[in-house]
Amino acid sequence: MFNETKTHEITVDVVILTIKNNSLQVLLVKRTNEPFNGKWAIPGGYVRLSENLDEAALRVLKEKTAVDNIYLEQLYTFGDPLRHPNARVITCAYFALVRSEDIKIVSTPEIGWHKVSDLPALAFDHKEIIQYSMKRTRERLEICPVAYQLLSEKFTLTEMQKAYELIMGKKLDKRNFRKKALSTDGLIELEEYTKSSSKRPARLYTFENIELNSKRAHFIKKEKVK
Amino acid sequence: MFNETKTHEITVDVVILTIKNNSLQVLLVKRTNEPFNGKWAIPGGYVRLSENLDEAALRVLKEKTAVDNIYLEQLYTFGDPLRHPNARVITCAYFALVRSEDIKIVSTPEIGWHKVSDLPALAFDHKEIIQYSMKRTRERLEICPVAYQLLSEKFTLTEMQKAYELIMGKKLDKRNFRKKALSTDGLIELEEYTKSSSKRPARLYTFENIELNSKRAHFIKKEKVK
DNA sequence: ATTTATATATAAAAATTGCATAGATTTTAT
DNA sequence: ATAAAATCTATGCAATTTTTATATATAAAT
Repeated sequence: MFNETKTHEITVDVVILTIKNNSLQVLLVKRTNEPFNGKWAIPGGYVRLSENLDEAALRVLKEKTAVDNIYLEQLYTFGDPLRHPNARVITCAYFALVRSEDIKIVSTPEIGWHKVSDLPALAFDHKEIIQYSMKRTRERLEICPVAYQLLSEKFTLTEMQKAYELIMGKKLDKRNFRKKALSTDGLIELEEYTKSSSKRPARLYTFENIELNSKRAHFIKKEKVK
Repeated sequence: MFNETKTHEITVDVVILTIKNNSLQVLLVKRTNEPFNGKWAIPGGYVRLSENLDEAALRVLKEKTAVDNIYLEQLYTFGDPLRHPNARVITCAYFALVRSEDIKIVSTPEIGWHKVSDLPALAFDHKEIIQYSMKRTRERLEICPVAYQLLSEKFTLTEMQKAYELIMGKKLDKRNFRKKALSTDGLIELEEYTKSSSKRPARLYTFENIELNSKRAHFIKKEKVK
């Protein structure tokens, strides 16, 4: 099937997740050449010889968005020989959690946010990659509060709960959620309140600044400090 | 630094872990050519164009050992440009948990088991890969009893506890361990006892046969069944 | 006054932790 | 040959912590 004189190509693809309009969304790019011309795909690109995989993923992320200090983690490497119809392309997939407010995308029709729950036809195995990124995000959420990566710098507990509910795909009890959230290491209660349009103002919270560019591969389960 | 006409090469490397002589051990191969000639390395090889990454890892595993129905999971992809001194080699690392009794290795001096706690000088970034495989094994152990992959088909609870203690790197309370172990889904109590040399015979247990060759990437946290 | 979102407490159930003694068999001593 | 000692197996309970379930008052906008 394969001529062994062909060589592997290696790419990175980045699942960029955010919360927008009360739903989980993923950034997709419309392909403008074959294969899968016209189909949507997650942003990706070839790994350069001079960069490591994290750097390649960050570069791809920055080509599409203007973000900094982002949660970016290697997800999985997909290497099925038939995943690309014309070539042997192995892709190292990453996923990023970003604040939609932080993001400036070049707003051509060829790039845009799509609800994870309502994806268009996707190129390659990108649907599988997105689904796996959701699973990994849920796993991460069970051991540490990465959801704040999706929220504004200052957020209400209700917003945080919404983020959890969107990721976990189920409703959570408000009182229990608040109790647990308030005991989270790193959560800072501000003396500020929403003064927005709505009803009773809600207290704002923030997260202490954690250096995100440390080794994500060696992701540490936070020990509870008593 | 890099001439962009060079191309990437892609390999798989497999951390093969077992319990032997009351310690966690990893299978290493002594390199017989440059670079790192004479240093120890985890088994690996180039990914063929016709195989996917899981298949490549399994092939490498089977070249070194004669095993079947093994726990094998993709670990992480390492792609630092300088990880190989002469070439640009990206490696997709896997880890396997095997029963030492199941393994027949070609017993030349160039291949053998080494205590994870006392590794020789290793080639490339293989020390980091082994350390990360240990971390992943601990994480897996927290959500499901993969340790039985390291035990004989029939084992005592004391042996199982030893395996947990070796992986977690700490002593566990015997009574609490037994209570938890006995509530583990899939554990089967046998009507057999050790008749070995030692003192009071211990009851033997086994694990129900789980199909291990299903999608390990999409590793499922076992829900407790009540 | 009504509406709407924020905010809060408690009791029950479940899970985890810490801890001590008796039983079965082999080994050793007399 | 018998008894005593040693060694490993096996087991229960109370205290603590965590999780779960549930209902009402408060603050601001309309």
